[in-house]
Amino acid sequence: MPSGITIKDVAREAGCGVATVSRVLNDSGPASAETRKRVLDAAARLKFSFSDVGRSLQSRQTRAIGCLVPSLVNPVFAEAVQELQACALERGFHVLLMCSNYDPALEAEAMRILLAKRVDGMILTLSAASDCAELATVQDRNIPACMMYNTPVPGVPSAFVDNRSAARDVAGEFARAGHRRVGFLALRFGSSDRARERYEGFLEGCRAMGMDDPVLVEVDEAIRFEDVNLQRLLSGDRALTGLFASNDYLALSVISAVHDLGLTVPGDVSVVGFDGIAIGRAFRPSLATIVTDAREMGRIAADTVIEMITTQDMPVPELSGLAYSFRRGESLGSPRGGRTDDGEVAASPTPSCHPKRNSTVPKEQQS
Amino acid sequence: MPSGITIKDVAREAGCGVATVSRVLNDSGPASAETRKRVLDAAARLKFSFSDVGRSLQSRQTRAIGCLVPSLVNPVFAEAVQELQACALERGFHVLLMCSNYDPALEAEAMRILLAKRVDGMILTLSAASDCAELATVQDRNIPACMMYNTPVPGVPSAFVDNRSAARDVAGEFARAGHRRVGFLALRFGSSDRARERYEGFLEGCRAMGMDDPVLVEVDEAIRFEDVNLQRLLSGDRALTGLFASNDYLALSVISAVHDLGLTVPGDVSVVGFDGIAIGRAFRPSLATIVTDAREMGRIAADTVIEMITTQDMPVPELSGLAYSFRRGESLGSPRGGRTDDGEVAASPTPSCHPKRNSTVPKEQQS
DNA sequence: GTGAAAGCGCTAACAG
DNA sequence: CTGTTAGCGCTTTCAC
Repeated sequence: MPSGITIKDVAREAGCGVATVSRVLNDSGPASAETRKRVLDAAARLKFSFSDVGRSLQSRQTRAIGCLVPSLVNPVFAEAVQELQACALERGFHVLLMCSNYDPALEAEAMRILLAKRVDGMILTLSAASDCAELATVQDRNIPACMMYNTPVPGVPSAFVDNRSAARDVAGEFARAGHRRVGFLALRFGSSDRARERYEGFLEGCRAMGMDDPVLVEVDEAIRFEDVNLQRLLSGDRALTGLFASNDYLALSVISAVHDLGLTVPGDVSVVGFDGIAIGRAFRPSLATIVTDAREMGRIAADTVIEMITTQDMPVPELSGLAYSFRRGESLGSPRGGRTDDGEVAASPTPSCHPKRNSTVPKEQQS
Repeated sequence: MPSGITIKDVAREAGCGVATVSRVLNDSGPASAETRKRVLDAAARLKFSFSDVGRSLQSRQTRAIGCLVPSLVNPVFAEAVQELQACALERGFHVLLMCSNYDPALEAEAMRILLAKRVDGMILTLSAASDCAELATVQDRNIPACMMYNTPVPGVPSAFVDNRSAARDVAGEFARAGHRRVGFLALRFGSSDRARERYEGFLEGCRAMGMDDPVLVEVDEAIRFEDVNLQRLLSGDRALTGLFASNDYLALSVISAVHDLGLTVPGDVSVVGFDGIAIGRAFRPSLATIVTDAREMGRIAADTVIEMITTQDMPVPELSGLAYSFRRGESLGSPRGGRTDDGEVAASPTPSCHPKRNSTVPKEQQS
């Protein structure tokens, strides 16, 4: 029973009615200089502060924004959440955070909790927005919501990038570097529509570039790759020369795993990621990736829901896909020469540990 | 006004009183099979779910845990928060998240909001626990709280490691590798008592090992080091041969900055971090660091506050410092030979980009 | 077994 | 100007 002290106590202490206390402390109505002072004093003496619970009940709004993301361990979400939290705070909202850990069951439970908490709005990154029962409820109840990273579904805006298109670009980059047989790596392909979209775009792109269809490699847990026979994929006649990971976090893990195998990136295999997390640039080899702006995602999502919350009967806003760009990085090189059996690299030597800064492609490409 | 539908609507729909609805839906009292069914039906038909706002007002508890951390961008906090969120959820609590961005003013405001929200408990990582006015209020009101990473202050338990002791160990490691002149790097030295403690321990350690007093280098913003004249620190007669960064995130940034200068780690300068974030092991050179268990921090903090919340009049628990260990990594090598002016490294060659896995010191050292 | 009513902390009419 | 009062959605006596 925290802070037992209520507006009533202040009223009694100040020798006035509760309404007066409310008026004074909220500066929401008249009060003589004299009572004003008595109230202020009393409040200070009692260290009183309003309970948002009572307030919320009365006003029927909580000023809370529910936020559901798969994970905070992936820096892309950590950044987005941090930013949206800051934006929300600025506008007088706070954030109820839930992590689904990519688990649809947890995801559903989290949504139900958010609903029960009567959050004023929601910011969500879902595994599969299109078939989330709770999302339907959210729409039913007309609760302002905005997705993040998910491709928008009718009725729910989203801060997103065009995954398919970006993934197609990646195929182009692989092709340009001379790759023909590459793979697509996803953490939980089954429960991430982003991964699926990226795969589909990649497939399209590979075909368009006349490459083989990419091999789909699914992994269950990050960082540990004993279960995936990476070695097998990377050796033999039909060895893959490149891997497109469905996100940077995974890409970095893969590079590490490849190193553990005693192989090199991009010497033995090129790796490209997706997201553009900051650490990827400091990494050696620096990570080639699709750069997205996680903070902007967070900011846009926050601005959008708050806008929806504060303006009555707003039509569902139409957010256009955010800009993204491909960033060259040392992790993408040319495959070892096709016929050259001397084991040496053609266009890209084993990377030095401290080469110059990687360059960035102009950031204007709109999706 | 989300979910306009309330218990009253259900009662009307079911043709009974609200008390009955409450009893049935909460399974908290008797009800004939017949009314039970009517209520259940009505609730389903209306897609009713209780409002936690009303509930909280009535029960005087919110089942919310306020969580305040400096930043989510530092993976060490992201991990801790994710874990504590999961723990909380398991026990029926949810998390209100605030990031202070290492700003004492924001920190204070965040605490005030958490207080107003009437969270049942708090998990905090503060800049300076010892002089946080709001923390005093928390104690006044007897609100269960547990700190994370902060050294405990009287009356508030904390999930922490002994920063001083760990930092002393780091000095030992530098000494063992043959360093004499090293520096300590902190992001916001002035607003992080952790950084200060680590510095103090490091200073002690350096003295104990007969090294020079470490040079204190303060930086204001992560990742960008134009402001710090790293170059100057690393060249000349009195060049530093090693840098101890107050956290891994900073350490990685420094390594990157050093590379940008065209220098190598540990060839030109050794770097040691603090925290043991996962990415540090995959990094090349792998990061030598003090390994702490961020998830355990989160778990312990969550368990502690929840324990305090659920058990009445509990004495303030005495948490002992968590285990930590030093992890060898490629980023710590021997300094270039003192007199050797040929520019080549003595004990540690320029690191290969894909050496074998770094070993870990036994993890038992208790603080 | 069931319903009426009080009250949680607060704000917003509405009287005085 | 200021106090009284009626809810906001819910649980919990307490009669019936």
